[in-house]
Amino acid sequence: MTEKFYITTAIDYPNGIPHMGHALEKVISDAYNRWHKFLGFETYFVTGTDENGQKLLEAAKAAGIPTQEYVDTNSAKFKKLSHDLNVSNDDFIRTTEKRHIDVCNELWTKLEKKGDVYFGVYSGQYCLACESFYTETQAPDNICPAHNTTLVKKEEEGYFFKMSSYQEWIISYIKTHPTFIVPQSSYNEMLSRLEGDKLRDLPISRPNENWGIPVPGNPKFVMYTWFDALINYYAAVAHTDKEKFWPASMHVIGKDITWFHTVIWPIMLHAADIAIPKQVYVHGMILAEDGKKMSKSLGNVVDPNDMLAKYPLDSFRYYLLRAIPAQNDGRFSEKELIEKQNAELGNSYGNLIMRVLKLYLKDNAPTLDGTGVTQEVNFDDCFKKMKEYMEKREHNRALEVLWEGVNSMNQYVNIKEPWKLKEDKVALKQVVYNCVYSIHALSTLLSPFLPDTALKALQPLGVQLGRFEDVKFGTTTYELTEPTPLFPKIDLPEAPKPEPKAPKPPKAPKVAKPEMA
RNA sequence: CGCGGGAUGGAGCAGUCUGGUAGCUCGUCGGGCUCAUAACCCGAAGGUCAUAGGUUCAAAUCCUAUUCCCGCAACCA
Repeated sequence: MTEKFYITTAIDYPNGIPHMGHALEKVISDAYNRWHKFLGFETYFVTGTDENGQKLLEAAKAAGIPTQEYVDTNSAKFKKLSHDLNVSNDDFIRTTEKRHIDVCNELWTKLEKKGDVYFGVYSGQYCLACESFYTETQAPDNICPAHNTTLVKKEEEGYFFKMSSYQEWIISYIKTHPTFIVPQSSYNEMLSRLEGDKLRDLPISRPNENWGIPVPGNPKFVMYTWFDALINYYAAVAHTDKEKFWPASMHVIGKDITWFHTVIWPIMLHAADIAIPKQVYVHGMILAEDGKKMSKSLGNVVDPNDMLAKYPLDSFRYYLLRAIPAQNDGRFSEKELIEKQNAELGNSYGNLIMRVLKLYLKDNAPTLDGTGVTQEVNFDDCFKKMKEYMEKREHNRALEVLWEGVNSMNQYVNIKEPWKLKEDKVALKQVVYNCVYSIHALSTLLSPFLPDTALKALQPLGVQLGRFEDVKFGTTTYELTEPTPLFPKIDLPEAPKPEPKAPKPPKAPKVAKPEMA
């Protein structure tokens, strides 16, 4: 029996165009999905859109478009982003689909029968402008944080989820599953919040305004969108031949929805006697280059589609996976993207392929077999370390380790000086075979992260992409062909350089001369 | 005292849990090589590890206090 791996991204709220955070989340999830497939897992990968929110109704109205049409158009944009990013999702679920609604109804009914969903009256402080309630912690002075107006007391009927009865359970669950929430900082935060505050029952319905999933048996209400949205992960596989993938192995989400995924969602499932997902991995936020959050009002938003239009896909993917810390926030810098692509993808990795192949093809037959060659390089350890980092959800470190391998090969070439071995075919083959093998191995290890690049890199070696275990030293025969640069250099945009770089000041002699007047 | 994250050579980061010569990438400077995408390799300069106290034989790391930045509450992962 092959091990299963089911991974999901958060489903996106299609009330605008996709931004950088969406791109990051897709690419990270894709890398983990491909990695597990690479390791031999049977994988399943779902992403989608969250389409039932009240805000979508308003956004559509504002745009003067029928809600369904508005949602369809925007959902398609998210779908397209995944496609453009070469994301390997198996399914794309939309919460307006019947299969989702059916499972939501089923779950709701089950919880209601059990008494965990009940009808009651919500009483709280309400902002007329926002049309929403605020808790004491959100608005300690009884002033709406958004509109700066005084909140009024309001009572509203609706349905509640009895979360309060599961506080002990969720605390003990988290404590007994130390890798349920990754990274550690998120784990600690959730646990301390749970141990510090009392859980309240949650309002889970809104008045029905003709948009959303009607509450079973009471169509005057619809489910609060976050309640139905979470269910998508389960709905995507429930009652199908994919059900064997449940529980999910890894939910990939952003910081802001950690509470929903690590507290509310497990409680919902537990209450309904459904297995709990194995892990919630919280990625950091992509901040703008100035270190602040990207936001439309600040005007520092970078559109992922622009990046895809400007740069090679894999350069963009590499940047997101390598330069944005896996366990922390990172800032997005186009300059750094270019530098990483030039230095690491182009100079170190791409150029390694060029220098080795061109050298050999210059005056040798293209067939390179491994007979009589001694293995001098080996990437088993590299693979092992990458595996460890991926298990810890530190994909940026995994890539770092891979590049240590790349760098070691450039060193190897410099030390062996194969260009001096033109006359000694045996010695030349010895060096070049080791190098070609290394390109084979390294590119194979790269394939879950940059699938296109790996394919292109292996092409001039005349071998297929396979699993790492299948990359055998000595027995593989390579049919070399002329390589083309994988990552042509990108010029840095004419940075408004601090021009006063006028006549370089005369180098002061290292050993300072006695003070000259 | 709302909660949380952060402050480390010019830039971006690791190291902090489990104290013990401060590390990586880029940039800068010098050298080497010439197979290669003016690429590659070696070496060097550059840091009072935010500040002030404390614990210790020893603190970036542990404790206390302070300052500054950022996120969580309106578009927004």
